[in-house]
Amino acid sequence: MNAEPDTRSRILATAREMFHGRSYADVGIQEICEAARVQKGSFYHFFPSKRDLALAVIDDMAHDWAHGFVAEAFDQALPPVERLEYMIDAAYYWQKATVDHEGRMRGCLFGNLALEMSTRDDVMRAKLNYVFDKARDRFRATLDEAVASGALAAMDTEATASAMLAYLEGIILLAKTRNEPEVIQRLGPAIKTLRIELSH
Amino acid sequence: MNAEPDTRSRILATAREMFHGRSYADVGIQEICEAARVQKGSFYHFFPSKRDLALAVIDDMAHDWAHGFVAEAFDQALPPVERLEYMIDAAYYWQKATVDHEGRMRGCLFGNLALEMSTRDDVMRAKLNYVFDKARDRFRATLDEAVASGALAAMDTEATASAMLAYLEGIILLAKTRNEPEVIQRLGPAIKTLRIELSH
DNA sequence: CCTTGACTTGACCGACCGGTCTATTATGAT
DNA sequence: ATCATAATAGACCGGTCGGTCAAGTCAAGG
Repeated sequence: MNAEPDTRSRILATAREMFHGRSYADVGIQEICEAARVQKGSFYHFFPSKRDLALAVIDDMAHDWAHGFVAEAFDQALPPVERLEYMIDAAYYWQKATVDHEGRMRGCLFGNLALEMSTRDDVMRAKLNYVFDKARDRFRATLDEAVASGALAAMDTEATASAMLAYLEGIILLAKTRNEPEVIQRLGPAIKTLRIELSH
Repeated sequence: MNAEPDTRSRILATAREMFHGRSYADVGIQEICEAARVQKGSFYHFFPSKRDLALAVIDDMAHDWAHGFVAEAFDQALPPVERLEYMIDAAYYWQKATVDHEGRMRGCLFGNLALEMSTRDDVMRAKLNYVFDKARDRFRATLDEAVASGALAAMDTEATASAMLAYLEGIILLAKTRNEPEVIQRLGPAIKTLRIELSH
C-alpha cells in the first residue's frame, strides 16, 4: 500500500484547507491538484466535478468536527452552562492557532461556504443547513438538560439554540473581519445571555 | 445630458446588485458591462480594476445604508429599545422583499464580502471593518442613551453593541442559508437579551 | 498467461478571466 | 474654429478556468 494517504483523501484534505483559507471560487482544480501532487485525470476519477468535491469536503469537515472538539465540548460531564463556555473557548483557540500559524483567521468553513454558495447551489445550501441543524441540536440538548435540572428557567430551547448558533457564527464573522480571534473571547461569553421565551 | 444615469453610476449600481446576489469572484467584469450596457473601455476609464470597483461598491452601499433605513431605525424619537426592534424588522422586510422578488435571500453585502475577501485583501477587509465599526457605534449610542435614561441597567455598551452587530450578522447568515427571512423575525428580538457587563 | 478494471498520466478543449490598447467621438474652454 | 480632454468603442492579450480523453500502468483473479 501507499506510504502516504490515499489519493482521494489527499485531494479531500488539500481542498478542505484551501477552501477554508480562501473560498470556493478562488481555488482552482489545477491548484488543488498541484498541492495534492495529483494529476487532473486522477482528480476526475474520484470526483465528477469541483462542486462534488466541495460537497464531499463539507461532509468530511462535518464528520471531523462532530467527532472532534464539538463532541468534547458537548458530551462530557460538565454542567450544561459550562459546555457553552467550552465551545467558545475551543472556537477561540482553534482560530488563534491558525492566526499564529498563517497570519489569517479563516473563520468557519460552513459559514464561509454558506454565504458564498447559498444563492447559487441549493444542494450545497441544503447540506450546509443540515450541518447547522446538527449544531443547533447540540445546543438544544444542552439547554434542555439545563432547564430540566433547574439550572436555567424554562424557555424555547430550540429557538434559543438557533440564536446561540447564529451568535457563534456572527462573532466568528466579526472576528475574521478584524482578523482578531480575541473578538471571540471577548464577545463569546455573552452567548449565555441569549434567551427566547416560549411563545405558548 | 443623459436620459439614463451616469455610466459610472450605472456600473456601480449593477455591480452592487450582482455582487450582493452572487459573490465577488463569481461575477465577471464582462458580465457587469453587459448588464450595465457599457463597454469594457468605458469600464476601465472609470475603475482601474475589479477590486477598485468592489471598494467603490462597499462605499456606495455603506452610504445608502447609513442614510437609508439605518438612519430611520436609529435616529428617531423612538425609545432606544424599540430602535433595536425597528432594526430587526427593517432587516426582515428588506430580505423578504428580495426573496419575493427573486426567490433568493441575498443576505448582507458586507457580511458576504467580509467572509469571502477577508483572507485575501486587507484593504477590503479594512473597509468592511470600518463599516462594521460605524454600525456598532449606532448600537452603542442607542445603548448609552438607554442606560442614561435608566431604561437599561449599566453595562459595557461598546462590547454589547459589538455583540448585537455580531448577532444581527449571524441571524442573517442563518436565514440566508435557509433561504427563509422569517428566521430573522423569529430570532431577531432576542438581540435585546444580549448583555456584556462592565469588566470594571 | 491473459484479462479485467481500478487508477494514473498529461495533452488537449473551448470558454472565459481581468486587463490593455488604439482608434474614434463628444464636449467644453478658449 | 481650435484644441485638449473626457468618454466610448471593441478588438485583442496571455493566462486560467472546469472539464475531457486516449493512452497507458499495475495488481488481482482466472
